[in-house]
Amino acid sequence: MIKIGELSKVTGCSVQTIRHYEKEHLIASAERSEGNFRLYDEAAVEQLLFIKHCRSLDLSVPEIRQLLALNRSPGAQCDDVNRMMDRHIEQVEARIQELTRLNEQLRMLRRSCSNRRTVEQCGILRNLSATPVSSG
Amino acid sequence: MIKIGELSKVTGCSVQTIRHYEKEHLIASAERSEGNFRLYDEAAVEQLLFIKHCRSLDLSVPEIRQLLALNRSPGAQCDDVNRMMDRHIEQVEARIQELTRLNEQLRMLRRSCSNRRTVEQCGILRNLSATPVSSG
DNA sequence: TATAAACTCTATAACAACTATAGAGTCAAT
DNA sequence: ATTGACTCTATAGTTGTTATAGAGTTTATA
Ligand SMILES: [Zn+2]
Ligand SMILES: [Zn+2]
Ligand SMILES: [Zn+2]
Ligand SMILES: [Zn+2]
Repeated sequence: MIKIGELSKVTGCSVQTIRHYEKEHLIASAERSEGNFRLYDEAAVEQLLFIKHCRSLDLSVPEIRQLLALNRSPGAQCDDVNRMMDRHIEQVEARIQELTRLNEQLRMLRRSCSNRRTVEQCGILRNLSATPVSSG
Repeated sequence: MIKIGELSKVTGCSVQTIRHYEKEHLIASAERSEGNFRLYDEAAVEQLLFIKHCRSLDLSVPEIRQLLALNRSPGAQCDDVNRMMDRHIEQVEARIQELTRLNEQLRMLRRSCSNRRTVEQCGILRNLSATPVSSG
């Protein structure tokens, strides 16, 4: 049994994050020592790593909660997992497209000012004052 | 002089957002009518549209505050504007790269489950349980 | 003139996923 | 006995909004 500081080191999650996950019921309430310190076993390490892996893929806490619930019903069909992943992938791709458009506009804007101009003649500020291109 | 609801319609910013910008000192405190309603003129419309344009480019509130301050000192050099824009563009591009890597991993993960499997044999859940690929 | 609808006001909480802080308690070593 | 490292709870801050409650104002209608 390890304490929260060690769990933090082993998993790379901060101590506060671990306590936060407990409060959010992503991980079960830990056993306590006589002095009221949280105690964790190997299974807790595994579960926290699972959560960390999910978070590194930008899966949200509710999504992870759903995955954990499915993990607990091994006989169920995979359809729910797959639907969630598809939706999540869609959202990531939409965000990439959005940022890509944004990036083009920013570069265009940036080109409108050469260094050593004064603010008064600045193309960036002038363009920002003009009506934005519709982005819908 | 128009009231906040009309300013909201004209600019496309919500009423709460306008009040929020005032609290954050992005726009000046509006004049008030006898009944304590905020009153705006054409200049306020212009400034709010400027802010909206900036936000549509994901510029942060502090960044916009800096741009507005520069706008008020027309004799200054543009270097600060340019540095900020360069930094901002860098961050947007970094985020695009990050999401692109993420997307590849998500698609790989998604391929590891064909429909109609049970959760027990699910490649997605199994792979999420395994140690994540290092992404540094 | 009474009243209702539509608008506005302030203050406060929620969102997401943490991060940071304060103040107190626990434990191991000197 | 006391230091230092660790842990505990509770609370607030982050970012840019959005949503709500409860009260006041203005405009239109009966
Ligand atoms: Zn998602
Ligand atoms: Zn310039
Ligand atoms: Zn920025
Ligand atoms: Zn599956």
